[in-house]
Amino acid sequence: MAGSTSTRAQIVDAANRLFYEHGFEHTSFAAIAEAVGISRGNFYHHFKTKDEILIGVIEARLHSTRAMLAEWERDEPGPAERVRRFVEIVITNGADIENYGCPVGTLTNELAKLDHPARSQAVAVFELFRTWLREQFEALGFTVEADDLAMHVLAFSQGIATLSNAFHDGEFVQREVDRLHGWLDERLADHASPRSRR
Amino acid sequence: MAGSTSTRAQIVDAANRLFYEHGFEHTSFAAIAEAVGISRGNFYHHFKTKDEILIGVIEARLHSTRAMLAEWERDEPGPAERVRRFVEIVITNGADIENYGCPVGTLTNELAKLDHPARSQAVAVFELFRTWLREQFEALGFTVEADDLAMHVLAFSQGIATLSNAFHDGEFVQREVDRLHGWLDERLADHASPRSRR
DNA sequence: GTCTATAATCAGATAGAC
DNA sequence: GTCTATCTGATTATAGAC
Repeated sequence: MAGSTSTRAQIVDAANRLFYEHGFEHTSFAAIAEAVGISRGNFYHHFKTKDEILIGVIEARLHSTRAMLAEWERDEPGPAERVRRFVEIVITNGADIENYGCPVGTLTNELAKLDHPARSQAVAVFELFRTWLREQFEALGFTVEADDLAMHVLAFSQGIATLSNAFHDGEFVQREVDRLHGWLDERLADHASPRSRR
Repeated sequence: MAGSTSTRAQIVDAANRLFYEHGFEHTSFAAIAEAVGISRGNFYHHFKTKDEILIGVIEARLHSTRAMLAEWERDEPGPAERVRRFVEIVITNGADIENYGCPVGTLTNELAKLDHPARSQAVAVFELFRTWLREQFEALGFTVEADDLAMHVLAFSQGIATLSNAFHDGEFVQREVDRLHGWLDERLADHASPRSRR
């Protein structure tokens, strides 16, 4: 059982990486099998179809995302610091994002174009971030605006990721991250003594 | 010759649409041939390889983008209005973007993941927008900041497109577009009487 | 649980008739 | 310039031995 789980986990792990780097459709069973070091035949003992691997990969991403958000909550003292931690992802994962874009955004779009049934599950990873960010803004005292602010931070990050992938420009990423931090400063200041909404 | 050119144009047109809606790799010759109403064999009289069609599609996009930007320059009196016209694309093409994302961003990312030689040509479409936006900001009196502002507008739009595709939320798109217009207002006001940089 | 061998399908690409 | 017929290779998926 332990060996079986391990092989399954290795397959999901390799598929996760390959789906990210080369796309879901372009990644063949042979490539995953080679990465894990097993035969193609053995493969089907663990997953009957390619779609099943995709489901497994998305579930693994949901799991690791939840773990990461929980870690941020432990590490960072307050909600503002947690949002800033999120904003920094595009720098923390800068090299991967330059090469392959955001794993969430790019998979979601690929599945949308394939009209794939797992699309909604890929969107669920986005929803994890969205809800978590909304909760941070709520903890900062925002009520009706919290989801709007969460979506803005999410959208901003996606835009940075897409252009980082297109232009491979680390300075651009840093500038935009600084800009987003500045925007956050203003929202927090506005909320402390509100004058106008943006 | 007229018939030949027409068939070639029809192939590029159909491929352009299908590459956008279903992705480059997922689109088969059979699908393009069916869309145009010709046989697969005839296909190869016009394009020897699938990559050649991709080049043709990207060239068509470069051409139509240049035409669109030129049209905006004719239609809109000043550079500020032109930038706003760009910002509005995510609403003008709202339905397509909800379903398939931004054609430029999604193709660029797909080609990056495929490590495809035509990637740089896909990025050239981005560069067209970037340069054009930069020129508008330069016309508005910005000098060293012009490219930074252009990239910000571009990134913002990409972020909106990605989340529009993920969440299918038209109200979110409108809110973010309003926010970007607001940001532009501030930049223009700041530039007229500068106090701080953002 | 893992392997080799192989079936079934579909893709891109070619040859040659009209 | 367009067609039908076909080739070649890759991919998903299965069968069955160890």
